[in-house]
Amino acid sequence: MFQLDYMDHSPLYEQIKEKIKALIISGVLKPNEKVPSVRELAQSLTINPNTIHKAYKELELEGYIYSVRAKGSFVTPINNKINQARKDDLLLEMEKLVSELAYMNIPKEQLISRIEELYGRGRQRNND
Amino acid sequence: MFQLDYMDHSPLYEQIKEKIKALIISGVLKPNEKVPSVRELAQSLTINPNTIHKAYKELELEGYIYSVRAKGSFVTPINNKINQARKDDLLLEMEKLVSELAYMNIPKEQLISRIEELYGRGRQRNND
DNA sequence: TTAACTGTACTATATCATATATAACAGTTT
DNA sequence: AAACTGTTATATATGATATAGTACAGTTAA
Repeated sequence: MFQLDYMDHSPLYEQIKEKIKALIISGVLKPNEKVPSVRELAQSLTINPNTIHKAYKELELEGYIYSVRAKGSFVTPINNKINQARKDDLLLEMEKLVSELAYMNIPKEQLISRIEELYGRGRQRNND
Repeated sequence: MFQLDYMDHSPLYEQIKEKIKALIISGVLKPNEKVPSVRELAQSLTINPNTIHKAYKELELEGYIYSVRAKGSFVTPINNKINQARKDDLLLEMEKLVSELAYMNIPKEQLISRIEELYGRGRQRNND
């Protein structure tokens, strides 16, 4: 499914979170699709199942997946209403980033055209 | 100068980095202006000088301040050429953020208008 | 010159986060 | 029944974080 980057010094469970999140955002993992089981992913990455579980638990808290006991974990269908706190966090984080990029004299046109591109990609969005 | 947020669970030295960086980016701290000494800031925040030093050391690595032995630490004047790696990091981080916001159906116009505002603020930038 | 200030560099210690190993429980599926 | 799910728990090891304390080297002002 993906590999861990051993040059990355962030915690394993954080890396796993980011990888799964990226697969969801990019549309590789579809809404309600099953993600690998805790033990299966642990085995394929050669790490401890508890570490996978920690990553999944946080992904669930942030609204990216939902887990059903004895069944598995699945991609949460998008819903505009939930997770307002998460949205606020992301927007705040983006404001800090943009302030920093502005401070470094990165032309704002560069940022805006990049945004247009990124929004252009996955236009087929739904609200299940 | 500023206070630490004890609801924030990130390491103290990270918080200090963020606070100082914010003061520099917002223009409160001007180029070549002195930042508090290691011991002075440690005392005013009631934390260990070693922790301040770690924060300053990283701020120096990232190019925000420079330290002169026996004199103090000072805000680095902006230079478009240095710190290309840092810029690349920030741009990559922004792309991840924007992808996530797009996935959450945040209208891109909202992001763009926010960027315009943030760029509008500190237009008086120089290249010393 | 002295005293007080700077950044920097150590050692030692305590605590918490991270990751592992291992085991078990409860429910589902075939 | 067997094999799979998520979940929970204990124990253990390691590294990051933070503190306390001391010291060195250079600067600045009295």
